[in-house]
Amino acid sequence: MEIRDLLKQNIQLALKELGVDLDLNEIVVENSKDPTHGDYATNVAMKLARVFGKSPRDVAGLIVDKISKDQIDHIEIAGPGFINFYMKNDSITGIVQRIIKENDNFGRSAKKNEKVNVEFVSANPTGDLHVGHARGAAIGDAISRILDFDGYDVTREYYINDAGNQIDHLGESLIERYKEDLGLPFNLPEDGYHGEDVKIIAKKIREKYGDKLLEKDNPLEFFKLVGQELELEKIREDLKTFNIVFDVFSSEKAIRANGAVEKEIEYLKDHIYLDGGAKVLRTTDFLDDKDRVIVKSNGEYTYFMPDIVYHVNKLSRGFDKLIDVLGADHHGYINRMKSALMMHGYSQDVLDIELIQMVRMMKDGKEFKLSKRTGNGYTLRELCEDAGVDAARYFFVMRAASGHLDFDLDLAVKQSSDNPVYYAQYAHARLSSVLNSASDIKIDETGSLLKEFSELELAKKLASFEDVVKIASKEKAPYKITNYIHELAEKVHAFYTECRVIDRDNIEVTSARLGLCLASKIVLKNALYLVGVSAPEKM
RNA sequence: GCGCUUAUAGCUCAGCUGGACAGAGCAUCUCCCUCCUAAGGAGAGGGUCGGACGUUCGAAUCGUCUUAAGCGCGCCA
Repeated sequence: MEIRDLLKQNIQLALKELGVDLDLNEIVVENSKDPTHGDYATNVAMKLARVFGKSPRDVAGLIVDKISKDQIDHIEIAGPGFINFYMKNDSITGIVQRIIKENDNFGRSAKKNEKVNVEFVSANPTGDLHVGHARGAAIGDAISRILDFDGYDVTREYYINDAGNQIDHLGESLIERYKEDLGLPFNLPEDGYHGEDVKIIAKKIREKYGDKLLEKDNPLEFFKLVGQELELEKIREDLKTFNIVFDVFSSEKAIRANGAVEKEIEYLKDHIYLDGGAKVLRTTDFLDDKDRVIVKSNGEYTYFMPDIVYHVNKLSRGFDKLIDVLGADHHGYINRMKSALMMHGYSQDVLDIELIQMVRMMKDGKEFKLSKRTGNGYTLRELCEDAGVDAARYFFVMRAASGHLDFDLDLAVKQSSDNPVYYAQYAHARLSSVLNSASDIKIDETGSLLKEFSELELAKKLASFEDVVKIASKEKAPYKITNYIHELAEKVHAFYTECRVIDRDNIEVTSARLGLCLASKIVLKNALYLVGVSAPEKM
């Protein structure tokens, strides 16, 4: 058990003796920021001052008298009524043994038997992924990894909008580019895709399927289908280089098949009214501030309609929870979709929409938007080439998703300490290097000889990993992990500088420190894994 | 006009759901390699937490008002 949980339990027991029942999660025990405040501290005495009708310091005194002092060296009452715990070294360094034993699984929670579907990226297969998609991809995948680590059963899903206008535009544009490639007169549609990438795809289609495609019965359908396949293949490849693999690709077309949309409309009929020939869903009965058209007066569906079907479809596949990672411009969409799901009797919490704010690409202190090569937007592929996958993924998740992100390309490329990715990876490489240099020395896994300040600080940081994972999971906040990685790397570097590990004249201390190195290396690696960043042995 | 989001050091951001002097990293300055990776460490300066009022023993954190910025408010997707 983690020390903080142990302290909480002890406090709970002490309070019980004093006649106060308090839930465990109401008891806050925090890592003291300041070493002069002990290792851990709690504010319960101040919280309960009124209940006891005494001053916070007096209440603290009562609690301290009753508390079990097993692993505690001594306790101080400080400031307005904080209780500061000074732990015995053993109770702090004992974590080393557990980490080494659990290894890759340290920090992982037991299976919860809850199925979560995380939908992200879901870009239309009409062009390359750009940096906006890339941030969504990095965050969506990191959330998936964190939830998985926290014991959820996670499915990563990509929704392909292959039935909408966008695909029509793609097909039309491809036909024109195909004509161009054949040397025929061509005329790009105004709302088509004018970029170079479409030209390339058209060329590919011609190479693969020949010059007679325009003579087909329905060339548009053919170009739509083949074009989309090729675009999707490209997207999949790009995501793979970005270290992201989806479990499921769902197609809008497939979901619309077999009258699923019509059935859904029938199901929702009590919530639908007609307005000038259009069918409108009364979402205002639930969370929305406005009713939404689902079938236009010309009989076509709005985007919203098949999307309802899609979300219901996801839930019908047995997921307990859906998470959508979407661009921040979708926030009007949240209450709309939740309302529709509530019409099915689901709780509004069954769907969790994580909004991702814009990314601004910065170079030389100035924003840039375009790719140098194609004249289109800057793509994920180029970003991977320019910044590297590790740096890109780290940068995308290191800020709260709800905030705008300035991606400093100069910094991401820089191989120095200013670059947070290298700072963390370097810590890992250093530990590896030490362990390699001392591979002949037996490692003491008990942690019992550790006593230096920087050793204890590092051990405490290691112990808090499990908690950090839980919080990051609960809040769907991968940036909590990168913050932790940075703090842990700091403690590692401080330990490395203060404590020489390998000392052949003192094998006992050496092997104890090697144990700490190994434990730190494991935790650093596990944490980096959660955000999809590699942990190099050498740099 | 209504709604959502954001506002913390010169810059980019944390702040553990109300606690002990507001923290990092860049940038600036000073020190530290006879020794496991100096891609590192130690230290200094820098803040009326956008503003005002309120709740509280206690507010960057909660509430109201206000200012500024971004986004959303289609029978678009």
